[in-house]
Amino acid sequence: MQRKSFSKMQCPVARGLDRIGEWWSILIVREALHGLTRFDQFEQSLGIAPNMLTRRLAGLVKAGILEKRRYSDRPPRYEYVLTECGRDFQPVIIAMHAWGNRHFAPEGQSVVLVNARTGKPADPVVVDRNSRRPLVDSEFRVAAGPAAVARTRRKMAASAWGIAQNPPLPAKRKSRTPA
Amino acid sequence: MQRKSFSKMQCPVARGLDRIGEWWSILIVREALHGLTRFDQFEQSLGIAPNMLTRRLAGLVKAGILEKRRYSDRPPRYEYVLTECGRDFQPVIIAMHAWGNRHFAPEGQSVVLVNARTGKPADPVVVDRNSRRPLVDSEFRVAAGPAAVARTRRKMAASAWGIAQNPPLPAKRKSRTPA
DNA sequence: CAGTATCCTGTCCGATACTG
DNA sequence: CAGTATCGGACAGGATACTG
Repeated sequence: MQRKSFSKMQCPVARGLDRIGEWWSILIVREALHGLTRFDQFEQSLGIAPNMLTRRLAGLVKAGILEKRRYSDRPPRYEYVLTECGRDFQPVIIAMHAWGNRHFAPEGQSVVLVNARTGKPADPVVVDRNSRRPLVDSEFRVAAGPAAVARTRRKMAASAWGIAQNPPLPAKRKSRTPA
Repeated sequence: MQRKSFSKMQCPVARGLDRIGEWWSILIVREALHGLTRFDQFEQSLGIAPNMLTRRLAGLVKAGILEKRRYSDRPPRYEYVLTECGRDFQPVIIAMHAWGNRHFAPEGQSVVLVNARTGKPADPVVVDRNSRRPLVDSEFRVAAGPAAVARTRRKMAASAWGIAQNPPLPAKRKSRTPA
């Protein structure tokens, strides 16, 4: 029972972590977003051990983030391409990239995002699609979504949902013995 | 030598993962962004074992993401508050949140971001701060930053830097000749 | 209440060797 | 070339007991 399945949680962040929580998985997806598709491409660019790569790749396929596709028959060959779900992970990568660049680049930013045409560096921010206003905590908060309100009766750790209580934060009874 | 230190890599994503790569760490930061500061708040809202919490908390402090602050002397009491670096992690959380909501919410979105005043749900996107244009791969690409160009002579796996080769995308060769 | 100390299990990950 | 098989170490994570 090593890892409590985060998927049990209602929090979408936890659910996501259940799919790509491992270090390599994220880096593999990053490479895939760069266009890599084949085993040895990942192996070489990441310097990952082949068995680990096999495992992570299989995990990502099972999680629905990558799709394994046979692209050659005579010698059976497969390629790994991102699903829509995998491609949708890009904003997370970009956000992580920006964060890393800002705080963990002692010698300066070694890698930056640039506009493909102008070549001008980009500065990634997360905004609301409609208002285009930055999503900062002062202006936005998390709330129960449609699916949650439909079953508010259920007793759960609200914070684990990603739901911030507006008031202080109630003491959450949580029996340590589920069953 | 269990985990190859990702910090060795020049890739900012890898460096970031070196700091908050563990599952719990991310969830702890998420809770901290919600305003939690004390040990038992984290413990209860996450349902995490106390020793794990101690370890992750210590790790986050060492990574410079949380700061441990004594807020009471008579009974020595500490609180854990986000550093600037930790607060800057919020966009990543938001992006992950959106991703999880989009793809792993079978029964509908249980948690959504809303505008604090209007209550209207927000739809997070990553854009360039200046142009406000969405950062999609068709329009943007990664490139060597200032720190990288200064030592281009060094031989490294380019992709591990997060540097995409300018041409179409190196892996995109659709050559039907596997080997 | 706010943690620390111990012990244990699972598994992430690396290294290496092997196969069609 | 594109992986699979096997081995072993380190540590995340869980359960429990204990302390000021």
